[in-house]
This record gives sequence, C-alpha cells and structure tokens, in this order.
Amino acid sequence: MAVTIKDVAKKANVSPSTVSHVIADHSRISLDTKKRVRRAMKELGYHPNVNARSLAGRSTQAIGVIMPPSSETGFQNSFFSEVLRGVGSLAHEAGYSLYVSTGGDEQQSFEEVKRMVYGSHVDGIILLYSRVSDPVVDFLVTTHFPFILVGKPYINESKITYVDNDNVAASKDITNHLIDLGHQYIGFIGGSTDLVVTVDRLQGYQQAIKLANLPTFPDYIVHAEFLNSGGRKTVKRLFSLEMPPTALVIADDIMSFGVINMLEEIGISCPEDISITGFNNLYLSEITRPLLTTVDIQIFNLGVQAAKCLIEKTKDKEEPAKRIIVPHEIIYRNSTKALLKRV
Amino acid sequence: MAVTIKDVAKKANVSPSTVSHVIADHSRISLDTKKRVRRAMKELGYHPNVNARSLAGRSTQAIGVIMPPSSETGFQNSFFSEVLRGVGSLAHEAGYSLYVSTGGDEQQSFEEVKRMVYGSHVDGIILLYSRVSDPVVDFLVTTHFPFILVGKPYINESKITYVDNDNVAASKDITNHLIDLGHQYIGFIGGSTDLVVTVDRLQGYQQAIKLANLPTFPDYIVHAEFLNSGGRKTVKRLFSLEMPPTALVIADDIMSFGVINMLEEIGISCPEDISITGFNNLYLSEITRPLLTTVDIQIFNLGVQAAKCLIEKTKDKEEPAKRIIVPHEIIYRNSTKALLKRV
DNA sequence: GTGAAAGCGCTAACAA
DNA sequence: TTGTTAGCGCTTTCAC
Repeated sequence: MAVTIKDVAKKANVSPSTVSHVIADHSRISLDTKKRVRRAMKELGYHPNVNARSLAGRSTQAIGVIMPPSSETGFQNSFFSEVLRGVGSLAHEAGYSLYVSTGGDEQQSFEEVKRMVYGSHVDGIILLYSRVSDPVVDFLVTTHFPFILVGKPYINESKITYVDNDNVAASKDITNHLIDLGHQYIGFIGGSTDLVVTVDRLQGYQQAIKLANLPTFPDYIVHAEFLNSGGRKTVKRLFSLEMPPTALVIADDIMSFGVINMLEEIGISCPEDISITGFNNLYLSEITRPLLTTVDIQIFNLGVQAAKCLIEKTKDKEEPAKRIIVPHEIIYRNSTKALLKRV
Repeated sequence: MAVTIKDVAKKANVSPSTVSHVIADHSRISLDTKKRVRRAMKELGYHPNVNARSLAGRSTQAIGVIMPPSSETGFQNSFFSEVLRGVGSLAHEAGYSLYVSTGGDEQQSFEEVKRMVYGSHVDGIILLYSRVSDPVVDFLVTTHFPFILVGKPYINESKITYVDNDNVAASKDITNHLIDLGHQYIGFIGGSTDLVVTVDRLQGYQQAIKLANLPTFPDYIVHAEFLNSGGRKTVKRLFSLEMPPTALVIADDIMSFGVINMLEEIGISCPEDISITGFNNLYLSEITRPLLTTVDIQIFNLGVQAAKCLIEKTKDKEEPAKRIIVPHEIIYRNSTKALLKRV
C-alpha cells in the first residue's frame, strides 16, 4: 500500500489535517511545521492519492478532451494531435491531467462524454471539433457542464465559450490573394459540410468572390471528404468544365496536396497551370513540391487557449461565455502564381 | 449534488450495499431486487462516481498513455494519433478511460508518469514509443507498475511486455524488394537514432544488404530527423557521391515523401532515376505522386493490441512478460522500379 | 497554529 | 438473499 497522509503525519508528529493544510500551503501553518512535514513527505516518498482528493474536495484537476468521431476526420489526424499537444502543454503547467476520448463512432463519443460528466471524472471538457449538429454540445449545454469548443458553434453562439480562428476572414484573405494575382476563375474544395469549419471557409471564399464581382459557378464548389475514387472523380470533373478554374482554394493542406498530385496525373501542373492554396500550414506543406501557399492557423495555440479558457471557467463557474479568436497568417509560398493570360 | 447510491437505495427500499452489489451484478441478489434497483437508478438518473469507486475498490479502470516528448517525434504525428485511436477503441469497449500525457519535454513526460503512478490515477500505462535509453521505462520497471511498450525495448527485453512489428524483418523485406528489382546501390535514411525503431529498421536493411553481398558504404546511411536545412544537405550529399545510390530505404513515409520532393529539385526523379520506399503506409502515401511503395505496419492494431495486453495485465498482475508481433505487409506501389542498367 | 471529527460515494467483508 | 459496518485517503469546518 502506498504511503498516505497519515504516515506523513505520524512521522512529522502532527495530525493528518495539518499535513493536508501543508499540502494546500495554507497560511496559518507555521513555517517550521511546514518544513518538518515537507521533509517527512520527501523521506517517505509521499504522493497524494488523486481519487481521494477529488472525492473529498470537489475538483478533479482533470479535463476531458473529445476528439471527433473518426469517420469525419478524414485526413486531419495531425491537426488533432497538434491541438492535443497544445492542450496538454497548458494542462501540465496548471497541474491538470488529460482525459481523452478518441472518438470512434458518434455514439461512443457521446457515451464517453456522459461518463466523464456523470462520473465526475473531469472538471470540464474541450471539444476538438464543431459540427453543424451535435448531440454532445446540446448535452453539455443543458447540463451546464463547463466546456469549450475548438471551432465555432453552429448554434447557441452567445452561450458557448469557444476558441477559433476567424475562418471566414482567413478564407476571404487567401481568396483575395488569388484574386490579386489576377485569377478570376477560382474554385473551392472543402471537406465534410457537417463541419462548421468547412462552412466558414466556404463562406469566406464566397464573400471574396462576390466582393470582387467575379463570376460564380455552382460547379466550382466541391466537397471531397476523401481523395480516393469518389473524391478524385469529383475533382477531375472540375477540369472538364467549359471554363475550368485557374485557381483553387482548398480547405486543408493534405487535400491541397492530394489535389495537386491528382491534377498532375491529368497533365495540369501547379503553379504553372493552376494556383492552389491550403489551410493549416502543416509540416507537410513545407516539404511538398511546390511548397504550399497556405493559412497558418496556429494549431498548437488553439489548444493552449482552449485549455486556458477551460481552466478559468472551472475555477469560476460564472465566467461568461467568451470567444477567443486566434489570429491567422497567410504563408506565401510557391503553389500560387500570377495569372498572365487566360489560355 | 449528484444522485448517489444512497438515493437509489432509499428509492428502491434496499440498503446501499445492495445497490452496490447490483452494480457489480453480483449473483446473490434476487432478480427481483435487481430489477427494482435498476429501475430506481434509471428513474433517478444515477451514475456511479468514479473517484469513489477507485478509492474504495482498488481499480481505476483507467489506463495512461504516454506520447513521446515532442522533440523527437518530428513529423510522426499522425502515427501517434492513430495508435491512440486504436488504444481508445479497445479501452472504450472494455469500459476503460484514457489518461494521456502529450509529452512536452522529457522531464514533463516523466512527471506525468509519476503523477499517474503515484497518484493512483491509472491501473497501467502504455508507452507509445521506445527509446534507446529512457528513465521512464526504468522507473516503471523498478516500481513494478504494469505497463506496455509500443515498440521494442532496448534493454530488459525479457521483462517487458511489448507490442511491436518485426521491424528488422520488415526492413529486410523491403530492402530485398529493392534488391530483387536489381538495385545494388541502396541507401538508408532513418530518423533519430535514439529511437529503437530506427535502430531496428537500419539493422534489417543492413542484414539484407549483407546477405546479398552488396557493396556497403558508410556514406549510404544517413539520419535526417528533419527535412529542412540540415536534413536537406545531408540527403543531397548522398547524390554527390561518386557512386550515388539507385534506391533508398527510408524509415518513414513522410520522410520518403520529403526526400522525393527534395531530389526532384535537383533533377532526380522517382521512380525513373531512383527507387524509394517508405514505412507506415500513412494515408499520405496513397495520395503522393508517385504512390509510395511502403510497409503497412497496422498502426491502429498496434494500439488495440497494446490496450488488450495492458488490460489483461492489470487484471492479473502475475501475467508474464509477453511479446506481441503485429504482422507487416509490403504495399507495392509506384515509387520503386526495376533497375535496367546502371547509367 | 494545530487537531478532532465528519464525510465525500463507494466497496467488501462479515453478519443476519 | 440482504443489511451492517468499516474503511479507501483526503479535505474541511470548527474547536482548542
């Protein structure tokens, strides 16, 4: 059996409650006693039992992190592990532990959230994704359980604290970059339309196109969740249009990259024949050829901010709903090019 | 305050301990009582408090997962999130929760492990990496805390339960594939030599080369942890050798991919001028151009097996040290090509 | 400043 | 078959 507070108390010739006070660094304990107790702890190798703590106190010092049901992530894996690192980094600093649910299917996710909430497993929850409709969010809202969304809520925006980029603006910015380069026929390729991030990036693209009075074609907007078979066809169809795009705004680096390769197969090369942009600034985008012009969204920082917010929130339940916007930055590289003339 | 076992007991007109027995589905409780109690639980919306359970019982029903200190992972992010998913999938099935440490630096990792162990946070730990020398492993061994290594232990192999691929064989296999294609000048590019997996893959490569009586050059073996600046130079130097390789065994898909692009820059193209193989069969390798010939190591399954092993181990502490080898498979694609003649 | 005592919600002997 | 009774290790009034 592990060494307990009682053992320490005995060794230091104080009562268990005194030891507890020392742990909490209570101010009414004399420095002398503190020293004595701390020495005893060291010598005995004392470590508090977290379960007992959470049971007696009411805080678990743990936060739950929910990754999306895997069906929807597609290729975004490295995004999630990077946010997770951000969360973990701040959590560690603040002495919090991380409980994670890796998703699985939707039902499994929901079960794990319930388990965390009802079981008093965690003090709060961070959702690493935001969907157009999500029972988990509804559940968290109605139970008034502290949680943070990484991404923008689809509904209840004013009631939910969330950390996000301004994806609409970011998408607008990068579309404008393409427009500035002289492109007029610009397409958009996004992932699942269930994800709010896709919706936002699409919207930013559309705003930019509209503002510039560029022609719009319904066929210019495609959603390819995976780049195999089905996705490939959809994308290739874009280029059998009468007026194929000369530039493409794509909502994810990995997708951009897949599309670049796909197009190469049919003799369209980037950036000579087409300009392509990405999102996320993954490590990948630094080693592709061409180097990808993309939007850096500070993934790690997104996680850090979310954790910070959540911890504040668990400390003060009355903390109002906040919105944290992590700035984005366009990274100009080689996958975009000025359009000289329309061939 | 949440509803407790006592509330349920009152409502069902039984004692708290009876409720507890019902939860454990104890056989000595009459079916009638069980039904009554269960109904009461439903009606009241009862959910057991995990902390109280872990405190009273001795099992936390949680497993700790340690991701590597981030400095060493380089680009392997998607590997880790995939193993994590595997672990999570089985853990969920078995009713276990996941505690994760996301690494940070080495010291932070160690602290979190100690926290998990000493704080009775988890019943066992899964380490997602194996290094040549790791204080965490030493700690876990000496404290006799149940743990599983994903990867091969560098020392104490017989005392540690681990889940791994046969990386030596896998690397040998893929090297042989190159040899079969007629290549004689084959180089190796690996990641950090601190990682056992790198050591193993290098060894497999060397064995194959030796067995085939091919020429060996010290310069043919390079370790590039990152593909920017330093890494690029090292790799490019390979091709200023008198006798540059015609094929390359690379220890990670992302690296392979980076190298392919890097070489393209200096006019060497794959597979025409050089054959290149990868490891891991990431999603990425299906969308690169050329499609990557690589080794599928069943990442998800690695996680599943690790979780299964660990859970068995926590149930029976006397479980002997085991070794689980997850089979690998070479995925033949387009980045390798028969060598017709040496130019 | 320090300690006694109650109790957090649950499990697990042991009684009945 | 069910209930009684101790704790698990800790926090936290409230006395002293």
